[in-house]
Amino acid sequence: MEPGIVKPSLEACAREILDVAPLVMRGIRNELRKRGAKILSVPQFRTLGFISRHQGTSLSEVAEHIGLTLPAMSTLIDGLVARNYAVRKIDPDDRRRMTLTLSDTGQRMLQSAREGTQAHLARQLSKLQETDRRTIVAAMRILRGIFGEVET
Amino acid sequence: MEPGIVKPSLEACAREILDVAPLVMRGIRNELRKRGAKILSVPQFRTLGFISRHQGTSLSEVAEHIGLTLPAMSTLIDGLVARNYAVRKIDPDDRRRMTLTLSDTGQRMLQSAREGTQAHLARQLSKLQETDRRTIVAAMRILRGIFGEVET
DNA sequence: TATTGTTATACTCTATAACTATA
DNA sequence: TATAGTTATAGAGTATAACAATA
Repeated sequence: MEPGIVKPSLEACAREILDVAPLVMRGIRNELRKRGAKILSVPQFRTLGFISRHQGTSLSEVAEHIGLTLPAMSTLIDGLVARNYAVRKIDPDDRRRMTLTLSDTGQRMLQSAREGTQAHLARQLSKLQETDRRTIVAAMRILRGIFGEVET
Repeated sequence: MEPGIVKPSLEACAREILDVAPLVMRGIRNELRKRGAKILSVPQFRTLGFISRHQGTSLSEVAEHIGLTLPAMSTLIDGLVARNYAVRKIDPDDRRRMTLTLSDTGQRMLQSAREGTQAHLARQLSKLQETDRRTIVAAMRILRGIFGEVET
């Protein structure tokens, strides 16, 4: 595309990401599924996390930050509400808006899934040298800059 | 879990991966979807790639390497066969076995999806410094060691 | 009996289009 | 009219359980 800019490692880098990202996701997904029996999908997990950090957020905000369309998020939230992990209420100040919070159950579920998955991941990472972990953290930050919004 | 082994950067590292991996996947998925109009999902893309590298492979082999269950892969292949991207034949030497190959259409489709997606990714990565790309490649290799089989 | 696949069933993910309710 | 959500629809992803065919 841009002649002269393309260096060999560019394509190689893209290729590596294309190859490895799915593997990592599969690992995370499987682990999440094992934790306490098919509790949460990855998007549900991330959504609970976001709501937990932003109690009272709206559907649009969650959708925006997680990266789903509104209808997709609406459905996803349906599932969380049905299992009583999240609470969906109409905002009295603007009755079009839905206010989202975690239930106590949801909070516990998130906690447990997060601890389990993160601990499992940490255990795998503990085999690595400190330098390798630093490399990974550095790479994740770079990738976040490219692919991500802040999502805090 | 293992007192004394856990260093601060361990949990941080796990957390980073947990945060960033989904973002990267979303980027890849969206791009793949844009390419030539909703052609291929990520697993389909990966499956075509594997078959391309292993013409005549069996269903079990693909499932194993891509990381899906047999029924899931069977269904996925149904889709590829229906769109004439892949050809599924009974192996005459062992009639239980299904032999998988790419059709010409599939080969072209794979080529185009791969080029498009990889090029797009490469374009995003071209904004980075050489060192950053090196960091990413290094991290991907480390992660592949943890999460992946070879899948060549 | 063991292996290779497929079918049946059941969720979730995710998008687009069309709609409702509120502002 | 513009905004926030929901419903309808549709296809893919994915698992488990039960089954059929072949070795």
